[in-house]
Amino acid sequence: MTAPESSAPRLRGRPRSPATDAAIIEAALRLLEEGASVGGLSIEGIAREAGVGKATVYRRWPGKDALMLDVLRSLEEPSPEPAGVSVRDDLVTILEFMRRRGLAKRNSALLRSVITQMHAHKELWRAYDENVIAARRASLRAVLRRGRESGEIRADVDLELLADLFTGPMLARAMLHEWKELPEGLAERIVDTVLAGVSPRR
Amino acid sequence: MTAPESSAPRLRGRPRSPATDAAIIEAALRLLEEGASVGGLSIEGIAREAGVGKATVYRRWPGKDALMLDVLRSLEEPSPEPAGVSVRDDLVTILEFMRRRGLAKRNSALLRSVITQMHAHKELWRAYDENVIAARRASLRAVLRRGRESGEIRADVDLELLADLFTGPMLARAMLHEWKELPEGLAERIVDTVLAGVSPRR
DNA sequence: GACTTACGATACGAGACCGTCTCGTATTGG
DNA sequence: CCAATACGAGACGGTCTCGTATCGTAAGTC
Repeated sequence: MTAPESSAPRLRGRPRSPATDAAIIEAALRLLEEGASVGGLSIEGIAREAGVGKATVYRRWPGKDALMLDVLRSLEEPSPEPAGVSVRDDLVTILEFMRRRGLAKRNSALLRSVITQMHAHKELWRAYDENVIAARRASLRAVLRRGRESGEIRADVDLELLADLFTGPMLARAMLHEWKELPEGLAERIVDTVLAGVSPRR
Repeated sequence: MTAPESSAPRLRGRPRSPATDAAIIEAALRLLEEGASVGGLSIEGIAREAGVGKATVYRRWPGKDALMLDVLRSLEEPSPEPAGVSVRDDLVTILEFMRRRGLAKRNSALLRSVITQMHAHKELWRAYDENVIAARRASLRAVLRRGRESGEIRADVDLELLADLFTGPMLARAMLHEWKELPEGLAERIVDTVLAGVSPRR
């Protein structure tokens, strides 16, 4: 399942150990867990971590990319089984799955590695955070607070959550889809939809 | 403004060229624009791109991290000037600023570089997308469609946007705050808030 | 038992960057 | 003119990883 053994079952000689296959992939995951970025991983390092010769890795995969592909495949999950009764509950199920997945370190290794790479340059990120994000975040929070006082926004919603509610969709668009696809009216659509809610008004 | 020249204005000898300062930072930004990751940048490469000797770089900054810090500082922006009348319009202003910033390549260089690093491993990302994201996305879309047919969700909202509305906040939480902070009831809170909207029900 | 392949270890040459240093030249103040 | 510093270029020794090759040994098939 992990190594691409394909069609030729030559059964002469010593067979490749499946345990070694697993050890290599495990080692890669372990390194990712520990904060390595995908780009920072080296075959050499993985082999070392796995207690395996480099040649043993190269015997199975032609290069890092192919290996990473199998590492990702090893993370396939049973999927969240969305079947339910109320749409609301189904949505909760899906998001809850996302949340758990985020918490489970070894899963979502790729996305996590991207974020880790961010937090890896701690100083850098802090500077970026202070210079760019914090300012925007503060002004956003001010607007939200004002809206709450003026009655334009419900009082029972956490401001912190509220901020993510508005900025999150934009971020998701930028990250998961192509970066370019931030169409003209997007800001209005997000704001109005979040304000109004998506269940039908009475 | 860019290089930290501090307090000692020794005026003997040839002074450092501010143009060179700028050229180095420009080169770094150019490389980031072209898809290099922060981790992948090398002083050697930056100097080459800038048409500058390595020593000239090391004369100004002690290492890559310090240089990157100044590169970030060079991106500081006038901030979105949120002052407005209606909270709704202010929110649109802020999000619109985010959107434009996302489109302006050279700004948001850091965040962009993180994302670029993702898309850099095209094959890898595609695999990850197909294996992990697409499946979840499909089931999410199915639920949303079902909700729309059953009347639990308004019919006039784009399904694509809807999906981002639900998943975005979770992603924002994971990325911008610390990864661990995905508290227990978050999924329910997001779903219920997006469904109900944040403006007061009548 | 003979043959074949996998294995861990390690050597190898190639190449990228690192950070330091030294050229010869340019540009300033004294 | 002279001393001091900056400049582009690049040599230098060092580290790291690459992908290949070669050991002697282990583990299977015929």
